[in-house]
Amino acid sequence: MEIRESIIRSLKQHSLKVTPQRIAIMEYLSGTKAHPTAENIRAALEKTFPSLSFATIYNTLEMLVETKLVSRLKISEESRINYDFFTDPHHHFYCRICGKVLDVHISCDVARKREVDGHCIEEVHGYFKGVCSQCR
Amino acid sequence: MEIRESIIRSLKQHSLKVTPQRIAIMEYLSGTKAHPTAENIRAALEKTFPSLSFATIYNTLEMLVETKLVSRLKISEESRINYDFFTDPHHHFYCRICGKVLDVHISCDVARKREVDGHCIEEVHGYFKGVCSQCR
DNA sequence: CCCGAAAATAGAATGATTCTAAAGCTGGAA
DNA sequence: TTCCAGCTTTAGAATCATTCTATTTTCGGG
Repeated sequence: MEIRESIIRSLKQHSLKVTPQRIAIMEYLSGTKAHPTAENIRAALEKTFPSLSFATIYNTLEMLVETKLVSRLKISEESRINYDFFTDPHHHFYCRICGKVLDVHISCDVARKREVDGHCIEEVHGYFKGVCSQCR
Repeated sequence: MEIRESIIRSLKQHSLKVTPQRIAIMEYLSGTKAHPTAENIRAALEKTFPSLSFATIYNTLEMLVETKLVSRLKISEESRINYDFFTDPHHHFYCRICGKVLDVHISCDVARKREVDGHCIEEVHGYFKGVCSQCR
C-alpha cells in the first residue's frame, strides 16, 4: 500500500522504530480530515489495538509534532488538542454548536510572513470561531 | 480615578455587583500588556487580597469573556490560558524562548471577514509562534 | 438597617495530558 | 538465525490548570 510505505519510509528517515501502533496512528491521521483528538484516535483504533494506551498515542503525536508531520490545534472550547496531519498551511474553523474543527480555504498574505515587529515567525495559526454552514 | 470609574460603570451596565475583587482584577487586566494567566493575576493581587481565590479569579474572567471585555488566548505551549483585555482586534505572538505573549501590529484583511466557506465567523484568533526580537 | 440574592472562599473534583516502572518489541550485529 | 541493547508499549499513577461545591460573606435595593 502506498500510504503505509511512505509512513514507514518517513519513520526510518528519522531513525525511529517501525511499530504497528505508530503505523496505525499515522495511517489514521493521514486518512481523515476530522482533526482528531487523542481520545478520537483511541476510539478509532480500539478494535485493532485493544490495548493501545494513551501514553503511546501521546508519544507518537509528540514525535509527529517534532518532525513537523503533524500540528497541534488549540482551537476548541473543550480544552482538548486536535491534531492535524500537516499538508499545506491552512487556517481552521471551530463550530461552537457541533464542535467540529474544519479546514478553511482562504488565501492569507499575513500567514506567509516570516517576521513581524522584529519577531521571527516559525509557526502560524489562524483560528476562526462561530457557527458552521451545517449548523446555521 | 478614571479607569476605576469606567470599570464600575461597565459592571453596573451588565447588572453585576461591584466588588473590590472584581475591580482589582479588571484594573490589573486593563493596565497591563502582558496577557496574564489566572496564576499571574493571583500573584499580582496577593498583597492586596491575600485570600483571593482561583474560583473568584476564574468566575470574574468568565464574566469578562461573556461580556466581551476580555478574550481568552490559547497560544502558549504551557497549557495555560492567557487573558487579553479587549481593545481593538489584533493578533498575538508567542515566544518559545521566554514564553511571553506579545501583541502583533499588523493589518490583516482575513481577520475582518464575517464568513468563510459558508461558515459564520464570530471570533478570529491569529497566533504567531517563534522567537521574539529580544530573544533572538 | 435588613434581607435575599449574588459573590467570595477553601478545598475537593475533574479531566486531559504526562510520567513511571515494568514488560515487550525492533533491528543491527554476530 | 539468534541475541541483545535499547527503544516502545503498557497500565496505572501523577500532574496541574481549571471547574465545582458547600459554606460564609458581601452587596445594594427597599
